[in-house]
Amino acid sequence: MTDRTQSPHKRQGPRSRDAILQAASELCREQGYAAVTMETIAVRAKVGKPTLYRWWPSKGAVFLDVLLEQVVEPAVELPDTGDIVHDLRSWIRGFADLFDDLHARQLLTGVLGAAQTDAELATMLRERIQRPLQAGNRQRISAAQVAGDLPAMDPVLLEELLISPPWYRLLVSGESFTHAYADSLVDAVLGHPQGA
Amino acid sequence: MTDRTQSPHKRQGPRSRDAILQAASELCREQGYAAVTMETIAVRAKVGKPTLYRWWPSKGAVFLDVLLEQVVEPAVELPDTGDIVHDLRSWIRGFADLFDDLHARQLLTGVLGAAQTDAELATMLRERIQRPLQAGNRQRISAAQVAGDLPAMDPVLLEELLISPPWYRLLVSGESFTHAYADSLVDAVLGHPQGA
Amino acid sequence: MTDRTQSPHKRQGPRSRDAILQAASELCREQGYAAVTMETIAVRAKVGKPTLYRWWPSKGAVFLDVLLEQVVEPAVELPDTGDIVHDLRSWIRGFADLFDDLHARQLLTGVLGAAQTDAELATMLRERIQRPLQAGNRQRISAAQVAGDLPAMDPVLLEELLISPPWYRLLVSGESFTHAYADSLVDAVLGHPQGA
Amino acid sequence: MTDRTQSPHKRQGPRSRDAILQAASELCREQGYAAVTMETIAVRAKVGKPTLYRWWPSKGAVFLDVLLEQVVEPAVELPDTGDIVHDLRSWIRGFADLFDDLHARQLLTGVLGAAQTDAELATMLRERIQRPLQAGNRQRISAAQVAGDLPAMDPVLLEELLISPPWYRLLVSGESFTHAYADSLVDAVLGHPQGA
DNA sequence: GATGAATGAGGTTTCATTCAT
DNA sequence: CATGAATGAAACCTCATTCAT
Repeated sequence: MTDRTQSPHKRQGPRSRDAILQAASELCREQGYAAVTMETIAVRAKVGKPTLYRWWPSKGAVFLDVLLEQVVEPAVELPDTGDIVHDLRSWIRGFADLFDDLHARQLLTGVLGAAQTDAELATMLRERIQRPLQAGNRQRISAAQVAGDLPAMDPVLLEELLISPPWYRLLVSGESFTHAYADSLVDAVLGHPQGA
Repeated sequence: MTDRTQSPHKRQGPRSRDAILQAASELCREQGYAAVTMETIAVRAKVGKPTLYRWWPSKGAVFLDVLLEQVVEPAVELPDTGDIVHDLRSWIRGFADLFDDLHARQLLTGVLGAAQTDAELATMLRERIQRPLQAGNRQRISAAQVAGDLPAMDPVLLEELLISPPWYRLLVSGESFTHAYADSLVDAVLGHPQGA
Repeated sequence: MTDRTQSPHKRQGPRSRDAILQAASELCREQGYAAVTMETIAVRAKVGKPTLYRWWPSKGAVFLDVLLEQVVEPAVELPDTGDIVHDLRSWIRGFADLFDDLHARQLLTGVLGAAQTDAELATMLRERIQRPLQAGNRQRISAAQVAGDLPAMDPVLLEELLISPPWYRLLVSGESFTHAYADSLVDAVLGHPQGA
Repeated sequence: MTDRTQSPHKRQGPRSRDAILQAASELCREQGYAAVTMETIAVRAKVGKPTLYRWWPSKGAVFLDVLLEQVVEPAVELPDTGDIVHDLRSWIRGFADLFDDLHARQLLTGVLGAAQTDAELATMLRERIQRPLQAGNRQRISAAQVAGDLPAMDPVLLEELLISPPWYRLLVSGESFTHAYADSLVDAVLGHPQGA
């Protein structure tokens, strides 16, 4: 039996993990996602490039970690106040806030964009972000439907009707996703009167 | 009588445009979007790299043309049979067909992915695909709402509730988008009974 | 008998021959020989590039004409005052003057440099510059030797002992070729006392 | 005991230096100096172009190294047998041998030609070939003059009278430089009877 | 584990050269 | 003859990736 005395929260990682993620984040903020290279990250973090490659297979993977620590963990979970409609509204409005922040938007579009042609990154993305969030959300929605707080409908579809438009605007149409639009979306999907 | 509206000395594209788009398409089919480079396109099409760069600013721009000619023009317009509900259902089902085709999916995710970090490509994409389609669709939807054939709702929102989920699945969640799912989506959004 | 009514001095050439040579000369003066391209010459002279290529096979050939008209014809012939020693001294000193002029030096090193790897240019150079000058000079030297005004020695060697050092300094060693050095050279070769 | 004066991590050249110089030399022999490009050298040596550019600023610089290793080091030094007149004669005759070898001639005219419009190359050429040879030669000549073995004359001029004509013929007049001509040159400059 | 030194694929550009009018 | 438009060889460079220590 292997003795894994590593702290459970620190997966694995180089000594300078924080310096590296910090460097990547700063550079992205300063120059934009596309302009950041493994090279510049290594220089800024004062590590050799092989160190980067030992721990992350690609620039996208580095930024996936940045994304997780700086954006997703603090901001993307469905809140739980007891009022599911209110929670869903807050959650969708949260995307408007998120997308309104240039840095978060750069990280999101950068990593999502890279994942389109990088199967490994896509997998990491789904396992570490998508799956955990989705599971919890569907659970909450199902329960609320049983309680009669949400319309009876395939919970997968219900979640997707809410979550798709913001992503569509971010990744496809480029239109901005505002609180107002979030509200009409939630109203339309949950069947509440738009003017109420 | 030949219509030669070209002014003399005004050519408006590379001699080998078709060979280039053909080469790009073939290579994408053979090796996947990510593996194709401007270099390999040039070699396959038997042109110099400068010719590519003279006419297209990036690999993404080449594939945008491939996409337009091979995928969008033949397959992405909202049909018009007179029955708007039927048309919308066909249209959304069309995305399922489209995404089911590996080549089309590669082109779509490749170009969309690149557009996330390439503002110029994003603009081209919106002006040449998004805008023309969207304008027509909203028009059709508004007219049908006036005629009482579609629920009263912001037509922009209505269109987006239908169009977002397929793109979300393609670009974000990675789940497959089937005819069955397309149908429940259309039913849910247009308020028709799922079993009807 | 063919009627060649062309003026004997204007070989053949495009209408804009002078504008082209002028442009080439100016650009060389402004930016240095290496920086001038057929492209910039064409632009400055306001002609199409094919016009250049119709009349000159290469940039070196254009500058060969510039060289002939601007440098060689005015400045490189052995003068004839009746005093051969004086004439040879003036001639060799003339190279010092020539090499002292940056523009002339650029033209000379540029064309000579190009001729090292361009056999066609080398041939033109020899037929149009070297041969005519050399023939006259050897003639003069031989006559002077008969008259006892120059040391008895192979006239070819005598000419070469005088003419080689300036070119050696220009093309090989890079050292400057001055009037003083020209004088000691002439003194040494013609056997006159250096201090006389 | 191995002398490994290299500090660790300090490599001072490309791994494939020899392969590169070898490739350049072969290509020059096969196709002529002008036809060789950095591209073809890279392909033949099986290295990337950046490797070439990292270590040599230009094609001329690569060939300068070829020249040094294959031509100059084996063949261009003033020999030292104790008899200075004999040594100088051998030395000048050596140029005839050198220029008689097509490959050596291509390397020499190629590099010298390029140096005419490439100041950096010209500097390298002077520092790595010219200067070392010249210094030794002038030294030898001065010493021999003191010993009365050579005519009293500025040693710089004496050396140049001997060395210039071969270069003049190689680079300017294109005439061939033979042993016979080398001999008359040495005889004329050193004042020995031509028939002795 | 970490790093400095190399490496090479491929992007991008310049400019000589050629077509088509 | 002349030209605007197009072409491609090859230069040059950035940066992901890999050695060798």
